[in-house]
Amino acid sequence: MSRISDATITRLSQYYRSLASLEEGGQEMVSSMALARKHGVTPAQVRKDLSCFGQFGTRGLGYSVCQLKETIARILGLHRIWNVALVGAGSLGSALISYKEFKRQGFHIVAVFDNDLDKVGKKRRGLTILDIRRLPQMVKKLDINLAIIAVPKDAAQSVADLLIKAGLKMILNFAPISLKASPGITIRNVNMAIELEALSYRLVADKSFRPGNNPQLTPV
Amino acid sequence: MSRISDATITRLSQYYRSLASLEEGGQEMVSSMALARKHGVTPAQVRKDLSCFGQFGTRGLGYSVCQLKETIARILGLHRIWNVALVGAGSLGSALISYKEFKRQGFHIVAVFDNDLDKVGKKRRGLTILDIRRLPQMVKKLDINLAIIAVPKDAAQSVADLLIKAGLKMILNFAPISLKASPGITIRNVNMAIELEALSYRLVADKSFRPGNNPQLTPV
DNA sequence: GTCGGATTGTGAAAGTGTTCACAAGCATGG
DNA sequence: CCATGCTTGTGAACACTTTCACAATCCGAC
Ligand SMILES: NC(=O)c1ccc[n+]([C@@H]2O[C@H](COP(=O)([O-])OP(=O)(O)OC[C@H]3O[C@@H](n4cnc5c(N)ncnc54)[C@H](O)[C@@H]3O)[C@@H](O)[C@H]2O)c1
Ligand SMILES: NC(=O)c1ccc[n+]([C@@H]2O[C@H](COP(=O)([O-])OP(=O)(O)OC[C@H]3O[C@@H](n4cnc5c(N)ncnc54)[C@H](O)[C@@H]3O)[C@@H](O)[C@H]2O)c1
Repeated sequence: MSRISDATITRLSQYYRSLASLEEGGQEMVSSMALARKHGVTPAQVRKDLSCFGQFGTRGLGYSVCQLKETIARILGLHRIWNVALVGAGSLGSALISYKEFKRQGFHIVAVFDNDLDKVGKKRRGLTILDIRRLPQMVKKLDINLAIIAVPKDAAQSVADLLIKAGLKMILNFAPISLKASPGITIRNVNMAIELEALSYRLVADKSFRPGNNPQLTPV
Repeated sequence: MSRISDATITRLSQYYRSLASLEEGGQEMVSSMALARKHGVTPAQVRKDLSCFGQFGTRGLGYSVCQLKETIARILGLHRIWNVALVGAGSLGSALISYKEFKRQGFHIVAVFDNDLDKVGKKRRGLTILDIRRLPQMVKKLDINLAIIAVPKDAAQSVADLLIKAGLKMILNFAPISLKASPGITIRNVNMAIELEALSYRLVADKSFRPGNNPQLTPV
C-alpha cells in the first residue's frame, strides 16, 4: 500500500475530535455520512480515509464511536504520551505552555529552553526555563520525542540544527521561515501570517481582481 | 481561467518572503530555479504559480526581484493595510497582539474584544480591551476587514456568528473546532494540535506501523 | 546585426487525490 | 430463516496538481 497522504492524516485528526465529542454525548454508532457532514467532506472521503488502515465499520450500521476513536488514536499515536521540548520562552512560547489541548492529546511539554540568561531559571506555569546549552543532555534525560520552535526567525535554523544534533527527528516550527528537512527529519512549518494572506487574497480577489483580466497587475 | 488553488496562494506567500529578503540583500534578478530551490519545489512549479496571474519574467534573465515582490504583494493584497479585530484576550490572543509579522505585512490589529468584564478596560500592548457587545459598532467605526478568533472552543461558533452578523466575511479561527462557512464567508481554521498529531503519526508509522500490515490495529 | 547561452511560459503527460457507483454484508423484523 | 433496508469497502472514473519538455524570446558579446 502506498504512503498515506497528509490530507488524510489531517482529516483523521478532525474526525477524532468529532468522535470524542460524540462519545461524550453518549452516541454509540456513527455513519460515514454523519461524520462527513460535520466536516464538510463526502461520505466516500471518510470511508476512503479509514480504509487506508483497515476495516473498522459494520455494513448497515456504521462505525462504533468508541472503537473508531480508539483506532484513530492508535493510528495517530494519541494512545501514548509524547514528551515535547519547547525552545523559546517568549510570548508565543508562553501561550503554548498553557495550551491545554496539547496535554489532553498526550503532548506533554516537559522542558522549555531559552538562550536569554535573564529568563533562564525563571518559571513559566511551573516549568523552569532551561539554558539552551543543556538541551542535548535533557533530551536524553527526559526522553524527549518532539520539539517546538518558537524563537525569532533568524535563530530558527540554528535551533533546528541543534535539535537535530541532539537526536530529535520531528520538529514543529512557528518561526515564519521555511526550515528545510534533511532526509529522515520531518519539520512542519506553521505560518500564521500566510493564513491571513490567504484571506486577504480572497478579499482582493472577490472585489476587484479577476485572474487574466486585471490591467493594473502588469509590472510597472 | 479557473480558480486559483490554495496551494498556489500559500506558495506565493512563501516566495514573497524570499523576495523580500533577496531585495534586502540587494539582488536585482532571480530565476525560477533559484526561487524554487529555496522552497523545495521545482522551477516549473514556480513558473506555473506565477503564470496564473500574468507574465512577469524576462526570458534568459529571470524575474526582477523588486517588481515580482510588488506584483505578489498586489495579488495577495499586501500593498494595503487591513484592519483586523481580535476576539479573545487570553494567552494566545495576547501573543498575537505582540506578533510583529502581522503588522509588517499590513495586518493591523486595531481592536481587541473579550466578554470577561474583569479584562474589559485593561490594556494589552497599548490596545484597550473592549466589551464584545461593542463589536458591531466598532467594526463600522474602525472599518474592520478581518477577524481573528482566539476564544475557547465552546464559544467559537457563537463568536463567529456575531462577527458575520457584524458584516465580516473573512475569519481566522484558532479554536480547535472546524467552524463552518456559509456561502460568501471564508473561515480558515488553524489547529496546532493537528500539526503535532501529523508528527506523532509519522513517529509511530516510522517505527512500528506499516499500513495494511499491523495486526494490533484491528478493533478490539 | 546576428549568434550563443540562458530562462521563461505553456501545452501535454504523469501523478495524486476525490468522488462515484455498486456489490458485499450485516442487523433487524416478521 | 429469509427478505428488507441500510451502510460499508473499493475499483473505476473523474478532477485537480505537479512535472516534463520544448518552442519562444531576450540579453549581451562580438
Ligand atoms: N507572538 C506570536 O503570536 C507569534 C505568532 C506566530 C508566530 N510567531 C513566531 O514565533 C517566534 C517567537 O515569537 P514570540 O512572539 O514569542 O517572540 P519573543 O521575542 O517574545 O520570544 C522569542 C524567545 O526566543 C528566545 N531565543 C532567541 N534566540 C534563541 C536561541 N538561539 N535559542 C533559544 N532561545 C532563543 C528569546 O530569548 C525569546 O525568549 C517568532 O519566530 C515569531 O515570528 C509568533
Ligand atoms: N494558548 C495557546 O497557545 C493556544 C494555541 C492554539 C490554539 N489555542 C486556542 O485558542 C483559543 C484561546 O486560547 P487561550 O489559551 O488564549 O485561552 P484563554 O482562556 O487564555 O483565553 C480565552 C479568552 O477568550 C475570552 N472569551 C471567552 N468567551 C468569549 C466570548 N464569548 N466572547 C469574547 N471573549 C470570550 C475569555 O475571557 C479569555 O480572555 C482556544 O480555543 C484555544 O484552544 C490556544
